[in-house]
Amino acid sequence: MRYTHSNAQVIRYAEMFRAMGAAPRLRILRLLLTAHPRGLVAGAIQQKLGIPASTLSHHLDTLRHVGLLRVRREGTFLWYTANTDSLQQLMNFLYAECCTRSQAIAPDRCVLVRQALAPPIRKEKS
Amino acid sequence: MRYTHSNAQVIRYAEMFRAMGAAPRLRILRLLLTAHPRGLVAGAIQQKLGIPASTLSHHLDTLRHVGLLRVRREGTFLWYTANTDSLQQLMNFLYAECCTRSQAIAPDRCVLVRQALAPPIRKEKS
DNA sequence: TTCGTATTTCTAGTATAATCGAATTATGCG
DNA sequence: CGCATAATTCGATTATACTAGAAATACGAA
Repeated sequence: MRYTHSNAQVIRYAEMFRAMGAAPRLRILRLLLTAHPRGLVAGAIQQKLGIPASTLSHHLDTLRHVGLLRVRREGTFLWYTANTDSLQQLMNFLYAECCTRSQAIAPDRCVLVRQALAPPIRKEKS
Repeated sequence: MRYTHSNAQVIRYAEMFRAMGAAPRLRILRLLLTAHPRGLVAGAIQQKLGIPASTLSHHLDTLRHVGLLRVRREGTFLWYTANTDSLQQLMNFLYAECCTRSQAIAPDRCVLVRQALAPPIRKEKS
């Protein structure tokens, strides 16, 4: 577990956050996660989200450029998939910054950690 | 545990990602997390990060506007603190999108979940 | 090679964001 | 009040991002 991050790493994660920081791109990422690991061709994403082809292409490029997406060609089709390794790193970065490097958030306040603990924590209200 | 998110929620998380998606602001957030829960006054942040006062003020405003920061006044000083509730929600959103709504990433691939499980997973290489 | 489909790149207009010095506001103290 | 300190807001400049129609490229099939 890493407790601190280099300047270059911080810049890299900032770039990933920026790429996810626009609703159309976050929707693209969400869509590709539900279609994981097969992914989707650009045309299918365009149709599902109603984004003009050229606009979509730029968003896909932005996400791919920061490593959040991968692409492979099959004939005339380009299959886009979420890069789960990068997403995992991003989650771990957030967790490290919030819960280990600082103790701003107690690990057991995170759903992800709570979920891994058995038995599940009971709710106070309905 | 929520398995899906409303349109408004996706927009809100996109805004949070965008706010974190610039290196100066991500550095501010990291700094405030290490100073949590006391936080820091604007001048201390300025000094530590070497950002001109007016520029810093805009970055703080951006982060505060999306709910990632809180501010309280004490005399002439403004104390800024990270809003850990929002960060927690953001982490849970990411986890939900990657690991539960889709099964793109297996929960046990997340450090945060691995860390909660005992005994810790052994490494393959040094 | 010619055609059709998939997708990107080109081009350009518009909008939003980043930056920072100077002026302003907010607060407390004597 | 008059002054000093803290921080913001103003004003202006520059840079970056978003959008999307039109043109170009990539590929496969006939």
